[in-house]
Amino acid sequence: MRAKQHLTSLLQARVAAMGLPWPAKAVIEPPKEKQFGDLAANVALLLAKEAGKSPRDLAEDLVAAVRADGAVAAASIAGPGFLNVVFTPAFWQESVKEAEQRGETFGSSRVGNGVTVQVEFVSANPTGPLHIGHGRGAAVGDSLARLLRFAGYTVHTEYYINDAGRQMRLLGLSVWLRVRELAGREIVWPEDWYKGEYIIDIAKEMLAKDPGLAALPDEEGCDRCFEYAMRSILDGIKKDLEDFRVSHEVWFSERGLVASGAVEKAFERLRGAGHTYEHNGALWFRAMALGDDKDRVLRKSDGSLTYFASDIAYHGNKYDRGFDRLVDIWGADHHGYVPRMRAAVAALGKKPEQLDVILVQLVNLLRDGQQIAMSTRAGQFETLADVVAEVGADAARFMFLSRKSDSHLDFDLELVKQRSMENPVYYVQYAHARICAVLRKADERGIPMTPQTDGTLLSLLTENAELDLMRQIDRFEDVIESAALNLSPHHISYYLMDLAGDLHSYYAAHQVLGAGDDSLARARLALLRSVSAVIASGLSLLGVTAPESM
RNA sequence: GCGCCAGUAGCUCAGUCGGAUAGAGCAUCUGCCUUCUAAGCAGACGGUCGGGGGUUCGAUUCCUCCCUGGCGCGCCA
Repeated sequence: MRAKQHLTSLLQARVAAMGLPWPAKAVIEPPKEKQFGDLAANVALLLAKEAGKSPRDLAEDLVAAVRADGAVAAASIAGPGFLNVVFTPAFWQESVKEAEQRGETFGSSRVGNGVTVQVEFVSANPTGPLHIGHGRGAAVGDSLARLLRFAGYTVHTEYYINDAGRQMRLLGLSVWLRVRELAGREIVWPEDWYKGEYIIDIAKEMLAKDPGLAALPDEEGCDRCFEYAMRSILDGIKKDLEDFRVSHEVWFSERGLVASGAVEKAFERLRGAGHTYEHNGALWFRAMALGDDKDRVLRKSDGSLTYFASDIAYHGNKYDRGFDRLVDIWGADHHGYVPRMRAAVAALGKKPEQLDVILVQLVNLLRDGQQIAMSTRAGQFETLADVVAEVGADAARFMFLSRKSDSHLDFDLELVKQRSMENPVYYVQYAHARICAVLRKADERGIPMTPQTDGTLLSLLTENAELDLMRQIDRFEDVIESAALNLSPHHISYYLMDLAGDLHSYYAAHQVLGAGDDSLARARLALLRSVSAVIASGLSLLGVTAPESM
């Protein structure tokens, strides 16, 4: 971050002195190829037309200004007008000092500017255990929340419990029928019902507590079964999420929302602004006028509410609670619902940028390349809990967070269990463990570890591999900012793989304790400490542990 | 039929608010453990960025038309 800020301010000063506006699309970042230098800027290219000069001439001017700076070791022009800059080792060494001084806050950013954002994720119907697809949404949502917090947002996390509606009635009925079946009654199975083993378990549990249960009239039996089953399944979901290191601050009940009259209030609000009309005995929302394909029903002609109706009320409620910005994380199969929700947000008087919807693609669960079928209704699935128990939360989370969320993901249980580069989580964790081993050894040998490293000591860090590591350390905050702005936690994963790669190269090429020089050893230890701190910090944003030994 | 997402090395995937010679891991091949963890390192091999047009000084990135795969198009949730 220091490098980027430093070069930006040098260039801005020069551009301003030339009387030119700073281009909005200026990109100042590490070049694709290391050979081009430490940082590359495309400012000359962008300003050429405005300045009435060739990119080359403009670049000549800028490069001269940049070269004069003490932190710049070299600056050159390449390609169609790129400005390439190499900083002095002393400049990079400052990164280690900064990392030491800032400690756990190193890499954190203030781009969020304190904006209050709510992240709502998982929100699976409590009709059965979480499966692997929910796990992906859970990992993405949880990490995004951690990331946004680290980037200076005020973050609230929430799980929306869809405990009203037809699916839930079906759940109650399914359990009730199992109860009756277990009690030896003749059962006529309806068309749609939940067939999973867990339904039988719940029915058995209920019967054990109340053997007379099956004698209740249907309506009462269904109700009791529904309440019990939902509570039981929800408890299971909470437990599974906890084991996956995912937390929600608020569990928000749809039923409670409806009971509070919030839906009717939302209707009033929409009606007042002219967004609704009656047609064929139903209440409609003018979604088409706000960009959706068609208008949508809010209250059906039979008087009951649609899911969409309570969802509008729910989002209205979120804004009323003071969240400036909402992030919803949904399964990609709900993408058709996005325009409708956006229309609703507009009707509530909010700006489009106050709602972000992250669509998480479905997960293909494989075992040795063979697909494992998943369907909650049919009761065949690999639960999140089973997967976490088999491969571990670290490997599962890293796998989910190493892909952008809108691409399909093959999750092969055998591959994720392998401890190879097929599984980069170990590569990153191993880098951390290796550093810890060196630090332990240093401690055993009584090498003094100065807590605040001084410049003289750090000036010994001049190897290319050391400069690479320091450049990576400096880049951490840039990565955090761009990951936060793009709502893309997977950028962190890729950064960590890069950083771990540089560490492993360095480790193989240079001895730290055997450096032959006590000062050099101490300088290198300081560097390693910073690297391990950054790795641990990045991993914690992914919800992955940083083991001290492996 | 309409819409959304995807198509990048043999495989799994990054990169894409237009920028340099398109990257990584796996697989294959060649080397490296008497020294801090070989779950590692160094190197080689590997590409019409699905295809055709267009815009631009410049396109994997933007527009358009096709092809392929997935998913949506309910007074379901």
